[in-house]
Amino acid sequence: MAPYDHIIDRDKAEGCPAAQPCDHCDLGDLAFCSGLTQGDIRRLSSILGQTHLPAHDTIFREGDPALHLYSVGAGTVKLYKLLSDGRRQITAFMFPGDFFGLPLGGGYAYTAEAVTPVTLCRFPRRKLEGLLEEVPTLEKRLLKLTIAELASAQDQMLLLGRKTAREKVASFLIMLAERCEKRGRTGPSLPLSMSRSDIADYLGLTIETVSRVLTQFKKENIIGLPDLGHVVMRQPELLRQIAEGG
Amino acid sequence: MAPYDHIIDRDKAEGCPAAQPCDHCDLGDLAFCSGLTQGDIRRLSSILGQTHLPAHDTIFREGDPALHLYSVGAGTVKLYKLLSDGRRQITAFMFPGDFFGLPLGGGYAYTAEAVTPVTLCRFPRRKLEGLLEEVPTLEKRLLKLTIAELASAQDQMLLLGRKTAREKVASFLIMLAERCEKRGRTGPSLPLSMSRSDIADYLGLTIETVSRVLTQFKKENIIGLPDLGHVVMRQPELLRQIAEGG
DNA sequence: CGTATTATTGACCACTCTCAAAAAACGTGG
DNA sequence: CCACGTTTTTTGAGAGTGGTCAATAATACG
Repeated sequence: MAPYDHIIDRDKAEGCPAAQPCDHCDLGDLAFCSGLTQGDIRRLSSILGQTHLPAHDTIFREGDPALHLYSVGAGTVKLYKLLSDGRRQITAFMFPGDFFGLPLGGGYAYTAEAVTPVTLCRFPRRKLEGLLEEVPTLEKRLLKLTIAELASAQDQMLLLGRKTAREKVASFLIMLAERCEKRGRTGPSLPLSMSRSDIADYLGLTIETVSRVLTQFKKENIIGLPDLGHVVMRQPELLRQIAEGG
Repeated sequence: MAPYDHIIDRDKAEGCPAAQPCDHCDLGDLAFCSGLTQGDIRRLSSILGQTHLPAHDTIFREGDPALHLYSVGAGTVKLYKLLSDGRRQITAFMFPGDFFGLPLGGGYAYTAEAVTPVTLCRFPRRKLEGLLEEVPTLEKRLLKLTIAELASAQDQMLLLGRKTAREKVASFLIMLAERCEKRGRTGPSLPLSMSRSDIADYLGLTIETVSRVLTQFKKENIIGLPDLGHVVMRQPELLRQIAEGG
């Protein structure tokens, strides 16, 4: 209910050392502030606050006045929309380096919730908007990230509207693997930080169907499921083929 | 195959008169160039070309190098993605004032096709990017429109993943009515410019299901279908209720 | 270690899809 | 303007994918 308890305010932060683009996270090119000059990063640092939240905490709700923008430092966040009767659609999982919280007409268009314990960079919206005026590179980066977000939303529409349950689950696993790779974590074993219920609400399926498809993949030796928190990619190429409707 | 035959190059246009924001279209606040100063509009005009295309012409294809951005002056455009076996998902219909063609890494992320005969403003990407440097208002508007586009993509994900056929069709009709209203066309009769097949591919349904739901709505006196190109909203409130899952 | 939560598995069902045919709308040329 | 063929839409019957409901198993947690 009070998700801002853990905020460490960095309003008086002293900026970043030379090696890392920003000392708040070690994400390299993935970071929100990637590509900025030292000076610009310093200015960005001067307005941000860092937050730590436990799993399942709500960061903001759909319709709340959009006072902050966020970027993920560590952990996983889910964004979702609800129908009045409780049906839920998760529109995106956010991983380290992703940003979220762009408002539509002053309010958030979706609810954001921590899937795992998370570290967030929190930018006051007004201050960030002021900074955008002065740092055009930052606005460019924001636009670029928003375009990328839009493109992946379009991919997800194709998935939701036209793929079978099998194809949906395969696509999800491929997406997870790619996101993991991008963060430098290679190897066949992937952490599966979200529940079956979250996967189902992301893919437009029920938890039963997700479970059935996963065990089917396991029986076909396409994946391994050592425990609830991990997937082992045994035949990633086959999985990719299934995902594309082969 | 050669969709650029109709281009009227405006590279030597002389700018806009005072009354209209831009003399290429009469869209008022809806227009892409809305909110710009006369001088900025003149600069924008100097790089744009105007295109007229007949219905069913392809504007660009997924994967094509993104050389231009477009904004709709008149008519309807559909954006879609395909699976290898031909399954199609229409991610958006674009109406007057909407812009499209933002590239992801140099190429278009989707195919764009004229639904009706259309008038388009065409902005060379390189020149527009140059202009963005000089006109920060333009970049702001681009970001704002992209955020709005992302928000409606998220609505569509909720629709595709969690709504029933009845709710989907109702939502679609409500969306059409709202888009029509925004353009100043009020009244219960709406033009239905797209085919059943397009509606189906937009809603993640088959044409048969779309047809069945529409006739069902007609039997329940929620809508009227005077001809294939029009819908009459008889009980818009009931329709809205159905759309939200009531 | 016991309880609550989450995931799996099974049986059954329904919504939507598929396939097929009829009807309507459209386009074309005489 | 009408007859013709083509395309699109509607309607129908049947089937299948994924959903619902329920029970069991596994996991997490105090």
